[in-house]
Amino acid sequence: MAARPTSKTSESSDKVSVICRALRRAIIEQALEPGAKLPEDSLGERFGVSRTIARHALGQLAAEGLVELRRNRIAVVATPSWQEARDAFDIRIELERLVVRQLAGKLTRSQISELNDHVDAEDRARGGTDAVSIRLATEFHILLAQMTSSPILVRYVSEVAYRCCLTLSLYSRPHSTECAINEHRAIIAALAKGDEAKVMELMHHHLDSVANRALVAPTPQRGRDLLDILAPYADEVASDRVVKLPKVARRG
Amino acid sequence: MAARPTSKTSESSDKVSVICRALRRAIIEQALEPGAKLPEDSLGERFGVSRTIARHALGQLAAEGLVELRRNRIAVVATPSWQEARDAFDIRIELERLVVRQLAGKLTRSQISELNDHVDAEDRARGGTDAVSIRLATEFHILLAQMTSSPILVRYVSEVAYRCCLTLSLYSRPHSTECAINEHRAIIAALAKGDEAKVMELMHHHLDSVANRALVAPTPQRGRDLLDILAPYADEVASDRVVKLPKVARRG
DNA sequence: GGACACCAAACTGCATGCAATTGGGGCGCT
DNA sequence: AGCGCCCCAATTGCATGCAGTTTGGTGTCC
Repeated sequence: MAARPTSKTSESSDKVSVICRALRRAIIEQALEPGAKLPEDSLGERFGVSRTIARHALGQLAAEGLVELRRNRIAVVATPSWQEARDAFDIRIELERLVVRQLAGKLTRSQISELNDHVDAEDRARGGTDAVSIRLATEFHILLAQMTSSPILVRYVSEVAYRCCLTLSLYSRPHSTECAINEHRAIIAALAKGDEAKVMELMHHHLDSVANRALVAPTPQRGRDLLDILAPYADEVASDRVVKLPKVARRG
Repeated sequence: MAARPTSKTSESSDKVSVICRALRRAIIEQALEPGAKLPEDSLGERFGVSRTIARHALGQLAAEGLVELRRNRIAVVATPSWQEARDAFDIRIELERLVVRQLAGKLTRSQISELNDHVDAEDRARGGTDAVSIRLATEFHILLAQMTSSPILVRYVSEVAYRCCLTLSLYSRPHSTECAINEHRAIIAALAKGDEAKVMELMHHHLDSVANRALVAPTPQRGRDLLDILAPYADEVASDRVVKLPKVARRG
């Protein structure tokens, strides 16, 4: 069980996949903030590939929900609404409960120490930037998913975790990672002990509290982009051409 | 709540999306069986687009797990292993429990009749081919997901449901759809009544029984492709070039 | 000064073309 | 016949080129 053959779907060494990985990482480390523009040319130039490839990569990331693709317009890093963020966390909770349910009592000794090592790394990174802490915390969950050896589960947990990462950069306040780390340790302990119900409850509580700390309130104000907020209203005048908004001072 | 603005991620009318939809449907209706080859040229020619577009579409479907992309080789319709199929169903159960939990007691009268209409259509289709019955049954679940108005949930439920469809064509026996339809009706009733726990249990049982009827046994023999079975063994000699398999009589 | 029309630059949508890789059939050898 | 080898058609990987759309800036008129 420890080693099924590596997934056929696993990202090979295509140029496309390389770019996807790079962009994904840039996004979750908030080097690219939500709303950041991603012109095909620039990406191509930056990564030394043609626009075709950059375009393809953007397509993949759009399928994962990390970037938003509008016809004839520049692609941008996705800007999930507050509700979408909440939905993502709800899904994530169910998926990760499934992960730990499958894993409880089934981890090898080496897997457990791998997990502990990872949390140690999280601990050491506490002095660094928030971005790195967030990435490591996310990778802990992905590491867990990988231990199920279920490619599908890995893919979904990864995707939804990345999306949650994205929302963190939108709606979260400075955010202390300490308790999260302790919760990670508790989860490992419960997994090792094999207490299925307990670990599911721990994971549920862990993610729920992260979500609640992050998604402080349905503050439409912090939704970063005025136009998004206005979109639903614009819908009601859909029949005619929407009035052009006056130029607005953009923060940032 | 009934009508959030339609998702920004929703598939527009790109040529790529058109092809994706067409292929997806062909796959779940088993017009394209698992393992079927999907050369870029042929697709392009068939749909009147260039290879670039066909390629891009294949990329999207690969991201959804419906097709398998091997470097420098012809893409094929995915052939999930028995274990992957089981994993897909497990995930699906959790996701759809979430769906009905969110929906219980929150459906409008018109939504309920929409659901009933759909099941009526399933009923009428009972005389037709299995493929259509399966598609309709799947679409019932997707319809439910759509009523949550959560784009993310819709996407994941759709994807995983399609994947389950795919496995049905691999591992399922003739398969009577009757009880499934009754279960659909029961779910609608419980949703309307607003009995959250009951409807979650119904959905769980429904999907579980579908899975159990479909995934009859971990029969590696029926895994359709001898080469897949041998793949893990080949992994162990990864350092050197894998021995070429002698030509083997291919069924079908 | 502000609104509108227009135009050029930027960018995407897509097709085509070329190099590289694969797999399968034919050929010779044993 | 059986086995291995080589070569070519089939196919993918990728870049480039062209046409159509959007953007943002400028000039003009009120």
